[in-house]
Amino acid sequence: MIRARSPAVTIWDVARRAGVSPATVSRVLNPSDHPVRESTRRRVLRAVAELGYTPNHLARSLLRRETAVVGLLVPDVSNPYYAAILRGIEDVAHQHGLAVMLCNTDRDPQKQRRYLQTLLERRVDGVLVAGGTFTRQDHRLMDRKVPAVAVGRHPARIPSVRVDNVDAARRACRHLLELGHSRIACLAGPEASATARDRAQGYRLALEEAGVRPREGWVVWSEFTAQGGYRAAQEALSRGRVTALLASNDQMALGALRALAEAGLAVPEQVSVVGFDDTPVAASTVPALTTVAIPAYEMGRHAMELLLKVRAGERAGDVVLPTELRVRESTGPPGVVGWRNGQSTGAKPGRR
Amino acid sequence: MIRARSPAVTIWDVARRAGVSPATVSRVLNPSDHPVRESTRRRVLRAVAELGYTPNHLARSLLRRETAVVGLLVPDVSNPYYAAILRGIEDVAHQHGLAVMLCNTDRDPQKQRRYLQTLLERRVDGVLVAGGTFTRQDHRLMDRKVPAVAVGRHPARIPSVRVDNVDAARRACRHLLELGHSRIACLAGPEASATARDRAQGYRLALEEAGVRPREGWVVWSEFTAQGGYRAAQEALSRGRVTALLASNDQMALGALRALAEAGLAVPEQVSVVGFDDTPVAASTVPALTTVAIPAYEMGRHAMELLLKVRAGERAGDVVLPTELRVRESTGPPGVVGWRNGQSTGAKPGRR
DNA sequence: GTCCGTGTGGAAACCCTTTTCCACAACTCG
DNA sequence: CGAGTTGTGGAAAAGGGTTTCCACACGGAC
Repeated sequence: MIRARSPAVTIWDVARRAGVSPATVSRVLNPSDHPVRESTRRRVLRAVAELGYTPNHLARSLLRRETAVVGLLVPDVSNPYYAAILRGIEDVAHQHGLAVMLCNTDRDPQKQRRYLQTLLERRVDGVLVAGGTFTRQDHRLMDRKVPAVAVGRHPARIPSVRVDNVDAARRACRHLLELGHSRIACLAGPEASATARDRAQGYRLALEEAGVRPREGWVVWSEFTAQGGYRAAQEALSRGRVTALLASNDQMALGALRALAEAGLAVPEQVSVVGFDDTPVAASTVPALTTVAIPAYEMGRHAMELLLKVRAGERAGDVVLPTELRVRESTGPPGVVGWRNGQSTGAKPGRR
Repeated sequence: MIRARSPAVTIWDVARRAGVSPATVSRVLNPSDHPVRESTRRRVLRAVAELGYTPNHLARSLLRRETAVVGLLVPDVSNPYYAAILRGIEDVAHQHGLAVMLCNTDRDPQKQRRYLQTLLERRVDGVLVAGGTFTRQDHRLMDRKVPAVAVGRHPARIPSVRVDNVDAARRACRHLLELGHSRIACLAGPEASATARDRAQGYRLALEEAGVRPREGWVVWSEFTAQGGYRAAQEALSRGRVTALLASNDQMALGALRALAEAGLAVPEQVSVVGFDDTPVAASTVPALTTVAIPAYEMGRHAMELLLKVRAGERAGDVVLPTELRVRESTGPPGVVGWRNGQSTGAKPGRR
């Protein structure tokens, strides 16, 4: 026997006060096809209000075997890309009365497994995985135990919402080629990241299609951060003359912009820069960044909707969302040299 | 009676397989002072492994009357400031075995109340409120029902973790004054935001202390976004000559930078700009932004720690964290004209 | 031989709801 | 007038654990 720690008011208290049974209270409080007399209903409702009764969702979950909670695994919410995905997920979840539990994995497989374990113990109705990788252990843990959906990745056996990164990068690179560039470097993310690899692959494809033989060392692997972009740009610049930089990420592009400024190279007059993701900052830099928009928020929404379908037992196929190249001010034709330091005029190419 | 939907394995299954009672299984699985024979313990553990048993946290929560979940109300996670707070909260929560439930209120009082209601129904162990305002209703809802901590705000009767925005803005403004500026405009956030008002107040105080009479129209209220900063800067510029802009926000500062570039004004040679928050982007813009660092991540950590204390019944006072002015490249003495377009040299003032 | 402490395990109550089944009254219908 | 319906409400069984008592077997002390 356990003594009450706090005088929590339960459905019994309401029942007693209204002079009915808990069953009736329950029937009044949630949709039920069992009829309840109008006068009784009112008595119950009054008792609820007077007592300030708050139903205990835990007990309901235990009985119904569903918690109306979904877990989300992300490497790091402070990354704006994942924050946008999270926002999309939460919006849809909230519409359907579901709550979202957040887990930051830091791409640490062990941390991820522990989180997965807790989510399972808490009997979440589904798991969303954005970024990071799935170990065999993780798969075993979840198999048949909880519906899952991947966002931005496509692991085996798990439905996913993603984007065609190869194609997106190819189109971005093609944009540079069409402007007349041929000496294009790729500031790629970490080689361990599938996203970074895909984007680098798209870059290579575009070059190949245009009959440009990619020079050794034009692909520089680095971090997905401004620092990483800064270092990668310096590295690329040191390896011979280039007229355009294709970054894997807006943050990297930002770092590249900085490296170019320090090297005294004008953007886009001497060097063009393309980013990736179209984070809010991209539109506000000087010059404004040409970038490939990845619909992170929409990906989040679709992922949650997909999860709902999977949970409902419907057949649900993968979703591939379109990307869009947003041409702004950081790209233009190569070799318009002589304009030192980008004194901007209306005649600036590549501008709207 | 309810039929099982899925063949969930329970503590009874484990008990049967190990030839013991559920009580013993429970004692093996969680810390208990009740002794269990070593051989029995091993039998139980083996049964657990063979059956792939996952304890049901819901049942435990129901009994123990604590869920090990905390709820977080934020206006919008995709705002990097709140994302950083969230990250801090989640890190500490995870260390203590707590999960975090996220709620985006969009500063909508009704949405906020509904979220609060669900959190209460789910019997969260605590609620963290970052940003947004607390209505009387909200207070009544939570009073004595769940421990709460506010982050970045200080509502009545709720312990909080925050920063002295008045002082921070005052110091930032003083920096400009010391550089020799006197024609300083304040690009403030929305007047409805207490944070924006505090920062504007600090600006006024600094001016007053320096004996500068603030000109009518030097405080421009706008949105906390790049767009808002852009418009506010244009507005300020149109109202007569100014040599420095104090923005309420890095995003606003970014917008201001853009407006200045379009007006052909060099930063910092002709106009200095100061931001607020020190979001990651601030260090990567060209020129790099002088800004007041707000320790959002640390605020999150402290808030969660404070909540743990409150929950444990300890006396816990408010926490006020220090801010720090980070001087970078966007500020310098006024009127050093002739240096067009910031060809950077080591002699540039205000640089490290 | 009785008494008592110790080590080990089980029985059962309890957490708070939801959801069958029943029960019973009041009608309707043949 | 007996037999079905309908409308309305209660009793009780889960759901899956944790914890408080008990119970029982030993071993040692007296």
